[in-house]
Amino acid sequence: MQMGPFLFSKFGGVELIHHFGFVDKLFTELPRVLSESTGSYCQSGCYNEALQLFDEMKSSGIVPDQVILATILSACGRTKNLSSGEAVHSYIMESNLSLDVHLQSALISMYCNCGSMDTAQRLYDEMSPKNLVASTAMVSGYAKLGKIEIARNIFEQMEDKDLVCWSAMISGYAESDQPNEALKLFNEMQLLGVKPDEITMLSVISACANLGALDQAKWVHIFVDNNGFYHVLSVRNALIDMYSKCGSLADARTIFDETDFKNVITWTSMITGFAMHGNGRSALALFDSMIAEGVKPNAVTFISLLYACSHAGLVEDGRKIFESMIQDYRIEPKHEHYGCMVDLLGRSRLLREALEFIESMPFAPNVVVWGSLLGACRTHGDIELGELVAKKLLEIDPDHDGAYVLLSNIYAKANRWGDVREVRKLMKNKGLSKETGFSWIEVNGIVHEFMMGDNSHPRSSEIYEKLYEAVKELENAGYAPDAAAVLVDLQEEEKREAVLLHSEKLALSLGLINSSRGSCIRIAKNMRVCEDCHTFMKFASKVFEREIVLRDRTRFHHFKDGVCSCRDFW
DNA sequence: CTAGGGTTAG
Repeated sequence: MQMGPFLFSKFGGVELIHHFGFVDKLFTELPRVLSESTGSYCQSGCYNEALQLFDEMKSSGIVPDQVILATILSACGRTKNLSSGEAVHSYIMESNLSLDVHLQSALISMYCNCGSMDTAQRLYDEMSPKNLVASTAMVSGYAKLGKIEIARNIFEQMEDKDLVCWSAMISGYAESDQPNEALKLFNEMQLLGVKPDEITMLSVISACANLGALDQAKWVHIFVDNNGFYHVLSVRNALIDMYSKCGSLADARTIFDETDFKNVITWTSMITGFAMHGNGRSALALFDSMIAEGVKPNAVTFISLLYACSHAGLVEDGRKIFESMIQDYRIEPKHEHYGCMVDLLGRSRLLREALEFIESMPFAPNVVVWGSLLGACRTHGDIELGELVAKKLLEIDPDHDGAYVLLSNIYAKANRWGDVREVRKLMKNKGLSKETGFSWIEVNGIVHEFMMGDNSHPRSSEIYEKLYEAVKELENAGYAPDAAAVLVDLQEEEKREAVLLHSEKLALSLGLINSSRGSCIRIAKNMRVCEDCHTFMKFASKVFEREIVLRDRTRFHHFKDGVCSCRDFW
């Protein structure tokens, strides 16, 4: 019996290990075998089996050592099984085992992964000296709650930082919508001579995807090629997503086509890419190929498909897909799927049907589902239903700022300024504020950010000069500023002015200064693009002979020759 | 052989 359990697990033999306990000859070696079995269960991703084995050990009176316990705790954390984790914790306290650094770290990590940061913090405070593993777990656990500054403080205090803690910090920034910080840290790490691995690269690529800057994306892609990560499937999947989100569907497609062994994430990433760019038919066609290749879709695949239908106005296809998901693929629809369906119906003005759809749900709708319907009420200017939906939404979450903003937009569109003021007053009293909208554009590899009416750019006066000059030219071509897109109560003349100060127009102005006719300008925005800016971009694409690729909160608009790829449906 | 970082959607 020289073949260790690790080898067994490599060949999928975890079941065999299970019966070792009944072989008398091995009885003296049982603890060791069990310990190694637990480890191999964890390595093969069979966390529940590992937990089961731990129970069997306890009932057969075998005292597990620190190695087993640390492994078990890891399994609890990965399965987010807090109650089992707590059981192991009390077991440790009751037995006479000493709490070594491994066990302390494993406990802290388990509590971090289960979301119990308070307990994790208490154990971490008691730990002296702090070790690297525990600190890394804490950095990751804070960062996931959005407390990025606290995570950064712990990170700064760590000595002899290794690859894993750099990766944890980079991933923290990437997931807290601070892609620039993530990329900055990645550069710092390399200057210190720490070599990234594929897991670091996943966070870096994801940061680049969120940033939406194509030059940066190409640089990361070259880095991946030059450092031998290109064959790693998860890295390729992340690259497909990155190129889609940076506006280059063609590059995403190239990587997709060059990937011989595609998994469900590869397919879903590409489907999402088509969906984001409003190419609903291609998304559906790709799904058919995926099924033909025998790859099983998951719940995320269906979210992407429904989203694809929604943004392309494919109502009937969407309905069929929703049914097929339940009937053919036996996937239970969750809130997200219902949200997508409500969005699909709502965008196509089927507001009553969307409401009935919500009422037919087998579980209580959440804020996302109601929020989809409220967004549709805004788009189609349905005040009556909008008021009802906003009320439902605020019953679930009284501090939902989005509900107030959408409701005030609905009133503003109907010129009901008294109601707009009421809603704003309510928001103010509750201490809620509207999220700040901003746009950004990459020029020669540098990302420039703009807020509405922003004067902070060093070339600000030049940018405004160019903007006013551009407005004149566009007006000659038939553009008229749409004051209705301004959702605050101002005089008409002030509104004309206000709508010209929208951040995406400032970004476009800088783009025009730095490009020539026939080139492509790429702009990203953290919110939905307004009607006036959408029209403005259409005119600009024709008059200035630029292709304009604008990424808004959820999708892409490709403006060319005066038309947009969304066919004004967004 | 044990503890820390991870790709698709929302």
